[in-house]
Amino acid sequence: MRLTTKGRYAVTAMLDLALHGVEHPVSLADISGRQDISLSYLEQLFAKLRRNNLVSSVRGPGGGYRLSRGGHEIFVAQIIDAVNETVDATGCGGSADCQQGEVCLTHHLWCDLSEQIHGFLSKISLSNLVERREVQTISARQNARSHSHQGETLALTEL
Amino acid sequence: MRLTTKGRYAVTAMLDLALHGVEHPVSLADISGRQDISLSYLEQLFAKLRRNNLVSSVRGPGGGYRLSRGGHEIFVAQIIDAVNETVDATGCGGSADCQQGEVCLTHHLWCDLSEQIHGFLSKISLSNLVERREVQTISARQNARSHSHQGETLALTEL
DNA sequence: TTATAGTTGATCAAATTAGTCGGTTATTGC
DNA sequence: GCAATAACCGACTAATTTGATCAACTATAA
Repeated sequence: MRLTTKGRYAVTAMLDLALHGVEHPVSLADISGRQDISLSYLEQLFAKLRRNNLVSSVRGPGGGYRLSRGGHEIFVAQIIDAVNETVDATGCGGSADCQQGEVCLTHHLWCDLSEQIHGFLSKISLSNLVERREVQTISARQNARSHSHQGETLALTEL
Repeated sequence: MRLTTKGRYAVTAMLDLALHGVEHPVSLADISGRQDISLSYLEQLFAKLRRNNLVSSVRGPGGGYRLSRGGHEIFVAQIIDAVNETVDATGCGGSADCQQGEVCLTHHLWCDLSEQIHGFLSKISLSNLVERREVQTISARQNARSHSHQGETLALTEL
């Protein structure tokens, strides 16, 4: 079981897409600016998201990424699976040969836990997240921030 | 959120204690033999388990470790917390300053997930595990194996 | 007094994570 | 056609974590 910045970044970036990519594709540079994730790192993550058919890309100026289907059809578990390979909590990857070809003492416990986590994250879609009030609030804050950043050069020349 | 061999080893070792340490303390060498965990590594893990008051130790010959309290009062979540520092799924460790002092877009999602995992593992005690049929079966297999390896010095003291 | 077994600390190889860099391809608008 | 844009790709790196080893020490039972 791995849940690190990698998976968190991926979900955050996908949520950013769901919030801003309704009409036109969103560039990784935009996501990078809003979510404070390194552009090069985003490229790596989106390569995997693309291979897993979660996003589609548009090249050239004005291009970027968009969700490959509606936000209500994309679930957090799928995003984490895409970048993390697995959300499995067992050591044997479910193959039940943890101790010299046989199951170890705690194998079933980790199976149950994996099922629990996966069940939880499989029920949460991007649309579910978008609808949440906190997400709306934070997103509004981020938009304000990125706008004020763009105007920063202007503000300086005014002084 | 980290759940790796470390946490799994710790829970497995504690379950071994619950199974074998009812009457007399169990040495790490015994656990190492039964569960295929390196002795030196077990020492590290048990140092943490001891600091967290999950086990008590008895030095000298015939010594070893025993559970610090009944198996029904020790929960899987406590064991993993003890060796892994945290079962938290957020990047900020719950302090809600993930993005330049403010909460990031997915903060609440990771909070919910943490709660979910912790809730699940907090309800499972060592006694719960001991009672499970698969655990009984696997334990019996392990005893058979270690007896055939070591002879029957243990069998006499157990009678 | 000797063997046992916990205790501590230093160290280490391998793996993984997070991130960088440089270059390439495709596409758009001028 | 050409320049700007932005996806795409692969190699590479630094830092961290994991899993493990080793050596030295202390307490204790027989």
